[in-house]
Amino acid sequence: MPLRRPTQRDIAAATGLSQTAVSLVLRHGDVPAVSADARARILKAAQRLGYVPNRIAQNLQATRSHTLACIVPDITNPTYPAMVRGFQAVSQAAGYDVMIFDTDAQPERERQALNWLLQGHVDGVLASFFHIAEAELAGLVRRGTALVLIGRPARKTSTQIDRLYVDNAGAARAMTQALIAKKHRHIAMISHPLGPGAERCRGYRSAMKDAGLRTIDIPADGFVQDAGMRAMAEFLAQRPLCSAVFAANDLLAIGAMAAIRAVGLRIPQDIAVAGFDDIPAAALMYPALTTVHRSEPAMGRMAADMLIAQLDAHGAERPGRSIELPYQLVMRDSA
Amino acid sequence: MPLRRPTQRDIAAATGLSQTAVSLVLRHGDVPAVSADARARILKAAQRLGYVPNRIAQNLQATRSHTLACIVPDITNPTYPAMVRGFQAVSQAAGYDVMIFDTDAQPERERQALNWLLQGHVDGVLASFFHIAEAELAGLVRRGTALVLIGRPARKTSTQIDRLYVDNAGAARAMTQALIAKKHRHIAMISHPLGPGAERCRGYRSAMKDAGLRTIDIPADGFVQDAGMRAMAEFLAQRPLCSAVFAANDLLAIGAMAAIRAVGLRIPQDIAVAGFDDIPAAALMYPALTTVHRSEPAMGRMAADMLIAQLDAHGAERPGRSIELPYQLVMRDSA
DNA sequence: CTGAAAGCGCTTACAG
DNA sequence: CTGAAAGCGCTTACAG
Repeated sequence: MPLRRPTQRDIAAATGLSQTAVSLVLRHGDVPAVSADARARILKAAQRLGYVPNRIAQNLQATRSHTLACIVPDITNPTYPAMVRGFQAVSQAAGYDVMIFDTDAQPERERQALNWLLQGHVDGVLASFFHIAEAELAGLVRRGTALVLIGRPARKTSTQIDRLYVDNAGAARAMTQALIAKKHRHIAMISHPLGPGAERCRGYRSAMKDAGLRTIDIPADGFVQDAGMRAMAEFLAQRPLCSAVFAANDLLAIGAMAAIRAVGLRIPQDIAVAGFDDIPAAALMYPALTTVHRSEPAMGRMAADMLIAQLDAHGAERPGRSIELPYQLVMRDSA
Repeated sequence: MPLRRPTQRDIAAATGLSQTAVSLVLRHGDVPAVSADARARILKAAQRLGYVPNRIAQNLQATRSHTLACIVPDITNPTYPAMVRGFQAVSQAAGYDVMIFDTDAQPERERQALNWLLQGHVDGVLASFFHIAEAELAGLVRRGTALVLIGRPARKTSTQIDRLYVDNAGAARAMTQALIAKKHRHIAMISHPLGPGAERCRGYRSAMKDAGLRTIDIPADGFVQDAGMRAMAEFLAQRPLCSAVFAANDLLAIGAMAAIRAVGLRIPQDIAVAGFDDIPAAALMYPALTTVHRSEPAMGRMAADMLIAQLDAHGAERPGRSIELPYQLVMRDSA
């Protein structure tokens, strides 16, 4: 046992034919340039040696990696695996492998991801960056890497990058208005400034302002459950006037629910809670979490379609499409 | 804008030096074989052209991909992202990229994953297969791919594959005994025959048998929430005698809880529920789910360590280690 | 100090 | 029908 992959040269040596003939047969099967006899011998030897083409070599030759990447801030946030699933389904059906890169929403890890992309590992990438600015992506685009960005609509129409987003501000505004309609007057927002946090806060503020209500900001230091729990606990310790809390995502909301319960308050009677994302756990909480639903799998599928379209166009056209995806308010028992 | 990556040849052309010199400087920096002046010109040109080495070419040359893979049955089951995180942390710190492959627990998708591995994309792989038999992995091992399997202890000590597992049967047995200790006599088990399901059922059966109790099997057609809900609903429709349900994983348990509530029964007063995995949602359910905890991130980290050790040993030693990881029963309110 | 050469494993023109 | 040749972008001996 050679502990080495058999190559076309090995097959050529075994059959006494040229490596060219081996490549031709293995790649194109019944090719007129090789006799039926030679072909049979090649296929038999390939079978016997357990030959599988080295994809890395094929990729180098093709100057394409046949791989797409998905860059996400936190794969343990259930909203992302759902998206990844949809992305993989479409990508793999189209013959692309998928790599997932988790940045932990850290600036240096996002830089690392960007550098990794520049190294040519992938033909295209679906990215959700929290720190990397658009200008930094110019180099990537310039060398022909297909790119779809998640989560922020284009600032200027001039940019050449495809985008996929939900109206975070609009959705947050709608949810805030729904809370106001339920007679809440003291509505706080737990959020984190990064990623979609800013836009969601903006929507909340705009709804509060329109209703003549005062905003109450509860800053969290991340988008995870623990951050929500800590932020809410600290807030509650000040014995504030607050009948509802809107969290910038479901994990924060779930953490906040734990903090509320920990001080003996009831949800929604004492404090109502709403989240954002509609992760699977949201419907299963007690009380079930009111939240904003998006179709993450559809987002992933659409992103893959856009990347493949870009690659099929061979960089010929690069329209910089910005596609807005729908959302729905899901009013459950927590608010 | 060339829509093509700059290569070492481009830098050589720009500086009038040889491609060899460019490679030497870019790879080794201050190398005696190149003059300080030449080196400066090369670095400047590389900077100006935005040169980043093509990792695919480097990998072909090195006959190593510097990539590890994680093959999981369902990335949307929160138990796997937790493991992936630990795996990535160690892998990336050691200079390996990580690819994630989701098989959806389908036989054909697992075959696809195996074939993909054979194509040489990765140096090592952490795999959780439900269908692929060990014998089918021989080819992979023979060509030097490092391998760590999750979830099944070695049948024979002779196999040459590293393994990482928890004592599924023992844990299920312990949980069943805990339910029996709580005076439950009619304990059903919801499970699925694949993956860890069989072992967990075995533990359940052994505990029931020892206690002189009759087993009650509720077959599910997968390890997801919906499957748990359907299976439990169907079971409840028969108005069975049953005071506790043990589910082979948390997603099944959560689905079962929904089905129990749907027919107006209370948890745990009418039917107690226990799960397996301790996904983050388990602690947040109402009532909080009693379950079996494992440290998934530690499992991922350890797997990465084992793969890297195998690769560092250059296939010299391949001990076929089987490492058992600890588990803990987490008794919460649902049982 | 410098560059021509061979090679990683493949593909695809190009001569015979 | 068949094989020698060039090339994908790199690295590393090997001559000068």
